[in-house]
Amino acid sequence: MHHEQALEMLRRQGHRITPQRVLVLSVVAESGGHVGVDEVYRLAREAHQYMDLATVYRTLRLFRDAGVVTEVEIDDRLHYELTMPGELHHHMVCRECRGAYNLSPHYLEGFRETLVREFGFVPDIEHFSITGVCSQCLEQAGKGEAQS
Amino acid sequence: MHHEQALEMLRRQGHRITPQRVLVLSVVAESGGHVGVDEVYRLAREAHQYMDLATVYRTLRLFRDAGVVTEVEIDDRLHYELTMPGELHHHMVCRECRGAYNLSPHYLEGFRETLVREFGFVPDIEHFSITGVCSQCLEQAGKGEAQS
DNA sequence: TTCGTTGTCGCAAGTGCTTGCAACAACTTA
DNA sequence: TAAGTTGTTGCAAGCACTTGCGACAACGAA
Repeated sequence: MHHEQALEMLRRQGHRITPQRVLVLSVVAESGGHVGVDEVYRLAREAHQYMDLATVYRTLRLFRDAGVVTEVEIDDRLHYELTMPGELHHHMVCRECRGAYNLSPHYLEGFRETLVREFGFVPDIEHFSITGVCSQCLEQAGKGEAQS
Repeated sequence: MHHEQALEMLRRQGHRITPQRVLVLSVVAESGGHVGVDEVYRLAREAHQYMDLATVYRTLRLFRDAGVVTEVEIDDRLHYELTMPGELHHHMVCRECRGAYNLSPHYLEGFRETLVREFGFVPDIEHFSITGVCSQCLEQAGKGEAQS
């Protein structure tokens, strides 16, 4: 998704296009991966002196609700990335190295269907992420504790 | 799990048994279901004037790490319940009515195995909980919006 | 282009939870 | 049972994030 498309989406949903929103959007877009809120704030502030932290939080949440960005919780802190339509994915977050790995929705479909069928419970899996330990960290932990 | 067992578990793990810990434990035990931190604080404070909120948080976290209580996140706030060995379960939390429904670990095993097999990623599912909408709230929402 | 409406912003206070630190008390050891 | 060690507590400050509010500015209407 490009800036123009995202701005058009916001406009169509009745939101106003402000310099702050354009700025936050470009910061997230240019970062490439998952950006933390504080980093968005820092970068945005460099370009727009009066950028407020509350505005960053509000803007990112608006973007999330509008479907423009995707929210990922890493280590209890919120991170954001541009939503790529058609490339929806979830995240596996390693609690050791804090790395976030993409997970295809395919792996959650079965689980989701089971909950709906068995309990009539419709889980929110759009922003699903699960914590754990990645293979690399497991391997390193194995080496370190091999003799202990 | 009874108070005595839980206290013995803590003692065996090298933790000291303080009046505050006994108090927090009994508050959680007597509540029956999932108690919020503020409720634990309020009830504990009635019995022990100098109970501090920070102590409640630290104590509940200690209990969780010691396996004495289970932590459930409901609406971005932490709740706790006594851990019942042999009755381990996860939670489905309804974002409409804030209700928490138990979910047998059985429903997560397949998902867990897939992540391990495909990615070598070992997810933390001990305290797994997933947000969504329960069948009752879905039904009510359906009625309300049927004609709109 | 100007005006009016109303969504948005910056600020400051608030919320839920965590943490550093000095005083204190639970348990151990003698 | 008394003293020493060291884990715990209460307090206050801190952190990530949210919210109430008055001033402001984006955008449609005139």
